[in-house]
Amino acid sequence: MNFKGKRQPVTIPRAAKTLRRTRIQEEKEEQILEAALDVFSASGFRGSTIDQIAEVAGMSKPNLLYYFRTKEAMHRALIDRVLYTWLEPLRAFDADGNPEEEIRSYIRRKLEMARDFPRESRLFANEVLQGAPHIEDELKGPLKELVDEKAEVIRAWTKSGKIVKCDPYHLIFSIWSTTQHYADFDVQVRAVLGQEHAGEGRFEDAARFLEQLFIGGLRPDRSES
Amino acid sequence: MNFKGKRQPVTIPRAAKTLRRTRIQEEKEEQILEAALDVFSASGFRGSTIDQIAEVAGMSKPNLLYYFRTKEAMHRALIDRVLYTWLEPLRAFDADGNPEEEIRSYIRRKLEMARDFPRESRLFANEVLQGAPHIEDELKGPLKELVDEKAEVIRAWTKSGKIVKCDPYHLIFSIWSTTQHYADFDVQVRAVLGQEHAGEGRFEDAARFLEQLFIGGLRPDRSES
DNA sequence: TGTAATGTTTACCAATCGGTCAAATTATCC
DNA sequence: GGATAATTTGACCGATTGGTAAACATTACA
Repeated sequence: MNFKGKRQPVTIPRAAKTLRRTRIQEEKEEQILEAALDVFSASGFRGSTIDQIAEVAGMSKPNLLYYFRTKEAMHRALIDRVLYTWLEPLRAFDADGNPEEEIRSYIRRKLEMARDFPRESRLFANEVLQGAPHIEDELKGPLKELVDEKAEVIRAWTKSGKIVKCDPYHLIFSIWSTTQHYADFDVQVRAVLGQEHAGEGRFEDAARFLEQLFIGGLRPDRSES
Repeated sequence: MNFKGKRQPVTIPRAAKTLRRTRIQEEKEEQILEAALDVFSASGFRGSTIDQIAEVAGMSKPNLLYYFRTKEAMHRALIDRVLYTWLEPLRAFDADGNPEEEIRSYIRRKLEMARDFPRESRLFANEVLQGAPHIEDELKGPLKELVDEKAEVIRAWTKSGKIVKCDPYHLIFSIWSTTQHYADFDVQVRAVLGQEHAGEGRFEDAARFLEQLFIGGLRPDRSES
């Protein structure tokens, strides 16, 4: 009989994928991560408390800590789950497609994500804004590699004259920032637009403006065409 | 003799402008706000502690609380001090100027601020990102009024055909987001650009790209000119 | 149906939080 | 130089923080 220490939480098996997880584990972890997304995205890591998350999740704090042993573990699980989805639009960027259409649909997809998944956007915004202490590796690794790859695609387009000659990295940054702005700075956008534009129509207006801006701004030079 | 309560902190007279402040008050409050900017901009309001600020400021916590009676008071003083400066570039937007040149210099000024005052940018970004609980009034009041005014200027430009017909509010949002991105998401920008572009040259590259994007994107339609 | 594993809860811990207090120190002004 | 006001500090407070211990309840499975 081994009485050393307390019973191990079930999240330990998570690492060893072969051990199967119970139905309750699936449900509760889902519940917790959903609540954690709510809280972390609204207050950042340091500003969030386990008690808040527990309350939103509708369970006791020790129960929550049974599934995720630390606050960091919860945050990490959340980041891991969300990061892949979040980069999906950029991954869909197609080298063989029509540049104008690719950029247009990338903008549209990013705007849809800002509208439909603002919490995910704010989760990353909070993290990056505060120095990305927990996702530095992801930024310098997978993210950079993906961007490098797509930047090469854009560079090829500029060289063949399909779009105007420009820095592909800053082009990507500008699409990120303009679209995510509508999730991350939502309250400011609402405040400035006022009640008369409070509806979801602002996303349509934003899409129209941004497509105009980027398509117009990237169209090959008149002098060369 | 009046022994009721402790002696009042000197920051009380701050409200009544007629009572003059001592040299020490000026210096210490400056020191504190400088430290507070460091800490608040890096961790947001909830994520920051008075102890952190006191340590950065190089004084004891009670001493700090002698000048600002609460954490909120410090944050408020900081917001008040920074907000005016922060909106200066937009205020400089001139209705009588040349549209192309006005937009170009607005972008440049905003980029310079992102480069030279990133903490101020992050202070607001943190605040807005977390729902703007402390600056809601400023957003709905002074900010909205200023933007409304400048949006009217831009609208006049679109109507007279000096720039392409577009939504002036979303134009302003897009300039804000693209420029502030280089302050707020600095670590991400650095991570993606990699060490080879780690120098301050990225601001020059960004300026070049953004001017190209906005000037190109806003140039009046070929079909109409 | 019994029992072992899994899941949940109450009570608690040390550390840190924002903030106070009174005493000690320093600056100011007559 | 002495009185007075302004400044600074160490000790402390109750509340909240992340996290633990162990008893208790439930579930899964033989």
